[in-house]
Amino acid sequence: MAAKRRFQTVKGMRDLLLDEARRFAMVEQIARDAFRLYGFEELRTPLVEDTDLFVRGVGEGSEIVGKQMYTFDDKKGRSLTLRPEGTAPVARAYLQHDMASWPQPVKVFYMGPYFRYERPQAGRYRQFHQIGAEVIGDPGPYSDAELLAMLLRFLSKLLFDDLEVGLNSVGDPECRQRYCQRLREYLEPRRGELGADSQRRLETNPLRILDTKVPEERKLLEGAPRLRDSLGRAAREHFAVVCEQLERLGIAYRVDDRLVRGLDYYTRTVFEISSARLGAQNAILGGGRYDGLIGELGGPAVPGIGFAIGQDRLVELLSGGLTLVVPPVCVIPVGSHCREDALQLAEELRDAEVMAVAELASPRALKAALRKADRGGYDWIVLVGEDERAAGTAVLKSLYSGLQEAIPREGFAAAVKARMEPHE
RNA sequence: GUGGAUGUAGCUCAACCGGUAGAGCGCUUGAUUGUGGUUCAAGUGGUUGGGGGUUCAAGUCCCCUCAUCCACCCCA
Repeated sequence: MAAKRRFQTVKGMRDLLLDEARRFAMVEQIARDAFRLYGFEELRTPLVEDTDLFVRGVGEGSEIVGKQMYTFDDKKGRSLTLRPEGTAPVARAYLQHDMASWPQPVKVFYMGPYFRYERPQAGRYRQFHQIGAEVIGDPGPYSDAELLAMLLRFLSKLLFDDLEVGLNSVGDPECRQRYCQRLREYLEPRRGELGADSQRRLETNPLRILDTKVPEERKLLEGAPRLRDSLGRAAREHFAVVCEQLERLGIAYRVDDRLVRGLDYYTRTVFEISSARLGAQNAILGGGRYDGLIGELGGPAVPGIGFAIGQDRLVELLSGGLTLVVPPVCVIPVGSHCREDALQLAEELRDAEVMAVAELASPRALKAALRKADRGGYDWIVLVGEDERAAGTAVLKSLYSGLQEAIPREGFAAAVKARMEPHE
């Protein structure tokens, strides 16, 4: 009955083709290089974790845990979850491998797919990709600044220089509690002016009201108490040092009082970079400090800070049309019985590090093969037919000049390489 | 989870007021012997996303469903 239906990617997930796949790989390469420059090591964690890790790590009240997790039971009835974010698994690995016994702080980066069950839209997928890094074991503000410096160095390698860092401090849990109290007192009398979502958040998570998009609510918040006025002395000093160091490093940033993050574990420093070129889902990266997370997961009170870059969105900023990259050389047999010569020659070229494609499929007229090579965008073709085989040669032809030359099979690849040089 | 838009060939899109589905691009082949680009010709292409209904007749109207896109929400 459903026999006619063709298979396709499941909702919110996609294939990465051609240019897009190359851009993903390029971004990963640049990230690895940039992060290693700072002494970060790669950490690869499983795609699946114990559901409870996220419930406790990310927070029961968060949207992610509440509605967006891909959770299932395995055959033994264990509740497992496709990882929706990267920090909790890293924290788990830190504890599991007793990294507290390593030289501190532990600095790691990671990249890969993450999963959230949400309604897809521009820049939002159910399988998306993040590149992240974490510094675990240093409470100090200097690490905060260094992490931002690394982030901006990475982004500048991708030729983004017009991006601005939004920075804020959400303080320690006590500061936040104090502030939420004040915010409630301010908003409660004006409750009617808030939308349904914000009214609900008044109970669950008043901080989240700060980053509302509703114009009337934003207006209302202009007269609200400021988060920074509720910060305790330690948090305030920490934030001041972060700002000062960023200035010394020449990093432009904007303190954004309304910047709060969605995950429950953040403390003190939080930051975000977004792009106006991206539509509604415009955050390309977010991060912050999480001094309570490791403790929450049953470990010692070890502080941490990290970020996650939305790789899909980053690549979107780099995107143009899709193109096929074609090697410079196409080896064409003249007549199907010369296919073994073509195969042989192509391998010799590759031995010499010359990218080459051999036309090994069922035989076609030479004319058609040439047309195909030309349309395909090859710079050079190599021809082998009966005559060449008999003479112990192969023909190298430039599709630019149209000139061609019979080259002895002996030392063929080196000779081809030498003739290609002037074109590069 | 809520709302809006859109589904026709591999891709981009046509098809009037309901009347038996088209173009361009692509791909394949050919235009005399083993030589490309331009050109010309031919070929390949579709259960009009799927299902139901109205009608003599549905790509077109109605209902359901699925998918995609966009926004809310949330975040990367």
